[in-house]
Amino acid sequence: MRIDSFDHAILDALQRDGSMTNAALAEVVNLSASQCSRRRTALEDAGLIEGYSARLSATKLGFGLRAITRVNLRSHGQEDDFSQFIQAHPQVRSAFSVAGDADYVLDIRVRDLEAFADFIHKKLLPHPQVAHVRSEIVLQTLKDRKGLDLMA
Amino acid sequence: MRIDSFDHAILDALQRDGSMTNAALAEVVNLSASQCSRRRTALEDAGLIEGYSARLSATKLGFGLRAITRVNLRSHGQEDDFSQFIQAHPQVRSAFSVAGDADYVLDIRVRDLEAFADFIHKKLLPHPQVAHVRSEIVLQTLKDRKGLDLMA
DNA sequence: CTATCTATGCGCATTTTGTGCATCCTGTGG
DNA sequence: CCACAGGATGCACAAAATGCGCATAGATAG
Repeated sequence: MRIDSFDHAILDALQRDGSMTNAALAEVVNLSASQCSRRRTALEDAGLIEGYSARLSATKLGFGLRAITRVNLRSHGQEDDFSQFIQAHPQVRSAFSVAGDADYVLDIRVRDLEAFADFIHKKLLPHPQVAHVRSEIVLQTLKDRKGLDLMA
Repeated sequence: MRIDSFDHAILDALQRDGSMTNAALAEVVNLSASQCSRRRTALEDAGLIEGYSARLSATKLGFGLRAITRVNLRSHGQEDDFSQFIQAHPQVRSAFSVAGDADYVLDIRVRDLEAFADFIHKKLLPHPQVAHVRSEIVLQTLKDRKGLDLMA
């Protein structure tokens, strides 16, 4: 599929506000509403738009603590086990296997410090595969772009 | 605002699929469509729903490389300057000031390794405030929950 | 038990969507 | 230079979705 500057603008606009009406989209990108509709479904069908989500307020819902945690595993054969652990625990919002000092980086979201300590000491550290854990607790979010900057 | 189990279910559903119709929502949460509409706008007005976004395919758009980078600053008086730097660079998707080994953690998204090296060596390291940078390059995303797990 | 106040469902007017169709570009071959 | 094919675009309209008024059900307090 070919993406021109119109599609580009549509992607950018919808990323910022996914509830935009085709008419509103039309104003922004200078096309008719119908054409925006067509292009939009094309972008969806092509998989460039994976879907739409409501952004929820983490703080208002009581998820006050966020931490970036690096994990090193003991052996390097049974990662499946650790992966299952991650999937099973909703406190782990995102998880990446990485190249660097650590083996994994986890994005953890919990209610408060107590819940965090609980998770680290009673769940993560006791896991047989886990060798070493280092955390950075988020004090302030300076930037949190949901989605991609298409200009980058 | 009081949030009951209906709101809970609505938030959860909309987080997964923000383009759900009120009728579809109604089926999931066992309410009428009109009531879903009312509750939805209430949740939006209360700020529990911050907005809606289209999720774009990072890979299909050519953002192949992701890295989690920890940054230490030299002094601790002029953070404003570094914050401006972060805001100005779209390669930095998210940025957090943290308590831990590092002062900041950045979530970086770029096209490829070359763009990454470029950013680190030509942009980040030359910044006068930056003392030390350590990166973990993401090999695989094991989990990437957009949004919150309301059960956690 | 009753009065009150909120939550809910139904119906309908308004808005939004998306498709058919005619027109308009764009580039290609004569 | 012109004719033509293919796609992109806008307009119009039918189908769908939204959201508000209104009457009722359910909960709560006295």
